[in-house]
Order: sequence, then C-alpha cells, then structure tokens
Amino acid sequence: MDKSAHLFLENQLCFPIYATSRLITRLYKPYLNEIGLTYPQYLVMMVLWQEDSIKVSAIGDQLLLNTNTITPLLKTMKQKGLLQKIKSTTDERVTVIELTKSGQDLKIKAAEIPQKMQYDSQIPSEELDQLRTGMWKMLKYLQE
Amino acid sequence: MDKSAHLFLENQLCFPIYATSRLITRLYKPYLNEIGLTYPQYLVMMVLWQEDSIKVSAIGDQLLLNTNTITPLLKTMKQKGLLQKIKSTTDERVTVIELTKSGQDLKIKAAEIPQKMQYDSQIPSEELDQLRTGMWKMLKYLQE
DNA sequence: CTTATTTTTGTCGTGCACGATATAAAGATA
DNA sequence: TATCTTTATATCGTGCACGACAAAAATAAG
Repeated sequence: MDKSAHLFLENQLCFPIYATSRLITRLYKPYLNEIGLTYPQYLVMMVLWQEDSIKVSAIGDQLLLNTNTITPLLKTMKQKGLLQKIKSTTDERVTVIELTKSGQDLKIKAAEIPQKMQYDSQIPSEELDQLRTGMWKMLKYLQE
Repeated sequence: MDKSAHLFLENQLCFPIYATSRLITRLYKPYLNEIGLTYPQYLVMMVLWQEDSIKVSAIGDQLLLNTNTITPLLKTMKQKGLLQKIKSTTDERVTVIELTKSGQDLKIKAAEIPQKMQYDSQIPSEELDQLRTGMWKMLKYLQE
C-alpha cells in the first residue's frame, strides 16, 4: 500500500474537523456580533452561566484552554463590563471570576441564538453545504 | 422547555468540534515540528503534494480559507524554501504556486507521520482521553 | 525554620483566521 | 475607445491559541 495515500485531505479525519470548526464559528459570528461577543468569549460565558464564581483554571478545564489564552480573554470581557475578577481571600494565588448583572442578563439574548439560527434562511446555502460535507466526512470516519 | 438548556457546553455540538480541532493540532505539533511545519502549513503542503502548480485561490478552495490567510502562509513557506510563486503569463492577476525540490522531498518524511502517531506511546494519555471524549460527543450528536 | 517544589495566574512573542479594504489586471458595456 | 464591473491577489488590523517563561503564594522536605 502506498504510504503517501494518507496525505490526501479526503483520507484524513483531521482536516474535516479543522474546517468544520471554522465553518461553525463563521455561522455563529453574525448572531454573536448582535450581542457583542466573539465565539471564544461566548464559550467562556456559557461556562459562567452554568456555574458562576469559579476559578480561572476551572474555566480552562472545561474549555481545554490554558491561562495564557483565557487571561487576555477575561481582560477584554471585564472591559466590556461582563464580569469582574476577585482575588480569593483563602488562597491569594486564586482569581475568582464573577458575572456582573450585565453579564447575567446577556444569557437571555444568547438563549435565542440556537433557535434563530435554526429558522434563519439568510445563512448562505454555500456555507451550509460546506458544513454538511464536513459533517458527513466526520461521520463517515467515526463510524468506521 | 427551558431555552437556556441549549447554553450548556454539553448540549451543543459546536464546542466538542472546536475543542477536538485544537486537540488534533496539539497531537500533530511534535511530529510536524520535526519536519519544520505548522499544522496549516502541513495542510497547504498536502494540497500541493496532491496537485502541484496550482493557483492561490485553488488552495483556498480546498482548505476553505481566504487569500488573506493563505498569502502570508505562502510567504513564510517560500522563505523556508518549500515553494516558489510564479506569475501566470496568460493572466497576470494569477499567481501559481510550485513546490521546490525540497518541498517535494518533504512528502516522504510527512508520509511517516500517521504511522508514527498511531504507534507512539509517548502521547500523553490525558490528551488522548480528551480527544476520545470529544470524538464521542461528536459521534453522539451526529448519529441523532 | 529554611529551602525546595508545586500551584495558580500572568506576560510575551509567533502564527494563524478573518473582516474590511486596496490594487491591478481582465473582461464587459456604452 | 473610455469607463464600469468583475476577478485574483495582497495588505492591514484585531483577536484568538499556545509555547516559553516569569512571579508570587502555598505546600513539602530537610
């Protein structure tokens, strides 16, 4: 068997996942723009809506991100007034993240996004086709 | 039904795909480091190993990337001596990308990576567990 | 008690992604 | 022919990801 056959894009699972991930971010972007969030910021908010007042590292554990990515994210989100950073009194190394009122309220608007997307016909059909193709390739591989 | 139930990470397909994509890039990194490529550069090379002497936009079509991402990628890859950029004579707008000898030769080393990864026990088991979890979540959703 | 190690968070530099925009060539239209 | 539109590529600014490293607090070891 030719080893280099592995090197074609269609023969690998990695590329469809990489491409699909970017396509999903693109689909979310217009809806997240309306509520002033980027996709990674939206993920951080989902963690905080589920469990408020948690350590920086606890956010990273859920999102599989390191502090060198999360710290700058939290910095801009604090500037937007979504959250505040509080030094733990029991352990001075720990920073606890708490949502502000504004951050909590955003959950209501965010909750409408999945429904909006589902029934929104304004999503370019080309993008949806690419997403379907990517999903299909992933499914094909995962089922083998 | 509570609309906000959609906002938990586990209830969405988007997050597992996003996380899995980054995990895969992390798994490839040490092997790609050995041959001096980043993951996006590796994808560009796979396109070129499959079909040499193609337009910049043709690479973008396959990788679902725009020229504002690909152009800088090609610039650094040219500096590494992997490829060269040639202005088309028939259409002066078009830039054709051709692999150098060094770029073609890299295919042999790259072809060993999938096998290496498969039998390499040095991959941290924690990372593999996270990858399995992500894959499993995707599969669960795609099969519904 | 002092020193060494670990834990938690943060900083910095590099390399993508991508929206907005620019530039030049090719083609279309008046 | 002059001008308008389209196409292909490139530039610029912003925001992640992440490796390498740093700093400070907590804990462990001697």
